[in-house]
Amino acid sequence: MPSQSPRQDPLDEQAWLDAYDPHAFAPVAVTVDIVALTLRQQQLHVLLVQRAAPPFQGSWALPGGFVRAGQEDLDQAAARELAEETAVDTAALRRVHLEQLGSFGAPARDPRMHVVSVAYLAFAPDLPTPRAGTDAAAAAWIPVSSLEPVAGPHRGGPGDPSTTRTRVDLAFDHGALLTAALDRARSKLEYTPLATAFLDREFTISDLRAVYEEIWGEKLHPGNFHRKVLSVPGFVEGTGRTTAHGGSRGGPRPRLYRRGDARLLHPALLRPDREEAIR
Amino acid sequence: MPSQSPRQDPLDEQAWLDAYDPHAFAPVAVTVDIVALTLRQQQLHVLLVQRAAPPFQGSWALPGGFVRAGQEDLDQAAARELAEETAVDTAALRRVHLEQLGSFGAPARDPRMHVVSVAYLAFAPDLPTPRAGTDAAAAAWIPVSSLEPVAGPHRGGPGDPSTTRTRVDLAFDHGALLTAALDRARSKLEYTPLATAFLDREFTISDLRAVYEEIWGEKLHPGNFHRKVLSVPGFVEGTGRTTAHGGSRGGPRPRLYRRGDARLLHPALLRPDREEAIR
DNA sequence: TGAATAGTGTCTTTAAGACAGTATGAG
DNA sequence: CTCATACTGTCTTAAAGACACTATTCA
Repeated sequence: MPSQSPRQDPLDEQAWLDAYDPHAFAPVAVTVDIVALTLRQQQLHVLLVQRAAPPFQGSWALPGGFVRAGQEDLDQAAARELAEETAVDTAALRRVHLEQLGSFGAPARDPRMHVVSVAYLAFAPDLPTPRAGTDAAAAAWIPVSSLEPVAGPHRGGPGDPSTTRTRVDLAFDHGALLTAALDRARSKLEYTPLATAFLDREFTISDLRAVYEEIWGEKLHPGNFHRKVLSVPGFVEGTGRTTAHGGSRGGPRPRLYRRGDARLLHPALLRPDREEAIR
Repeated sequence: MPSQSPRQDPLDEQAWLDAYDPHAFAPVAVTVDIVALTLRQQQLHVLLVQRAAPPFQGSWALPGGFVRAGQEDLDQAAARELAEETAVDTAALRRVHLEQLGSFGAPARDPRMHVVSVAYLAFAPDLPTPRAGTDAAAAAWIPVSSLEPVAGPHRGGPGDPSTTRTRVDLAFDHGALLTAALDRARSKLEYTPLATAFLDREFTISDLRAVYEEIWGEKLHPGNFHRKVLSVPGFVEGTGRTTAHGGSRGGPRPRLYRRGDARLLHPALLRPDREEAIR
């Protein structure tokens, strides 16, 4: 990377560092924004905040905020912002899967200045209703179905224009971030056991199947899914117990499972259809 | 994201924006750094520059530089930096695959100030030897084998400590960026046709196999690989022609292929072994 | 001619999917 | 009792891998 003023005296690096002025560059701000997904009543929801201040005052936006310079790395900033804008305490946060999604840095994506946003993706079990943070008029879990284009989840990859706009427009380019997050989430379910991150510590195979069905947006074959999940080493491990009662519409009491120790699924649980390669 | 001073007059957004001072925040700088990979004489090489100025003066580092505030998005910045630090003209750049890898933002990764680096991954066909850019004493394609830990490519994922350090230490945290890039490259070969990005426009199946073997670090079965590549729809398309001569050690003249129009491989070309799930 | 390579055929094993069948428990 | 559900069994098909074989070209 270029230095502020190249070709300094090579022996006097410390003096050079002392004289370095961090304000000399045209500033680019760095934020983290979090796409936190959860399932409530079998429906996929995303955590949104209503902006209390300009720009986009009153609009819904992803929770996030500026990285504290010199104080935290990006993962820490994302965890901090997620905790600040939700009623999530540190204990509950440990149950949340948080991973970096990608960075977005179009010069005009924020009208104030050039802001690079490092987007994070979070998978959470059903969490309490959030309270509004310091800069939000409100914070809520919003059904993704009220934001996604009618096209539905199968159609189109990241480049498909039909999936790049949301129905209820979010602030900034947060609609694009959400689209990217959903794409990533759908494909993460294929080759990782992260579907379990949406569930309580103990769950049934049907619970797990419901996660896949909701996020992929299609029904799966119960019998084949059941066998497949149990055949992948390390995906789930049995507890030896069952639920106290059968389902609301009858049936035997399903067995309870915990997440196994696999971090990747082998073989993967590939999505059906996808009519051959997406070109 | 939080605003500079929340709870402004909601009706006067434009005035608020005019009064906005981009220098008010503790500054975080944003750079792009590029892990450009190519094959030279069947060996994987990475583009490195030797730093002409502090910090890390004299060390090898990934090419990169500061994002020009307000002037370019991240992809453009990466393409610009790659072009600046190589002898690559715009025409050749179109043959290079460039994708975002991820962002790195530990507060102390740069001694000057808090710098968030957006890392990019580039796959290039054999390009000319680069010239040194403005801030580099030298620029060169360096064999990845001289930087990677002895462990070899199979062992360990991103979290394995044996792969997180490089033998020849790079400046900043660029060793970690390289490790992440190699992981990404290895897995991208599985489910995308990007191996072709390392080859000329026309290539043989053996050329393609050599890409996989070098990047995955293991020999593949020639017959099965051949059939597999031809069976994946849209991976390659025949030209109807063959090379002018057979191999240096004999054999029939292999047929020539071009890249097909698939953007994902279905079914994927999974890496062998990987002894079940990586836990 | 000998050796290495391109390309194809075939067999085995594994996995995915379609479908059927049995047992369980709620209403 | 009825019906949805939890699971299991079985068959078909697709794909991966092991292996063998032929044809072609360079040395």
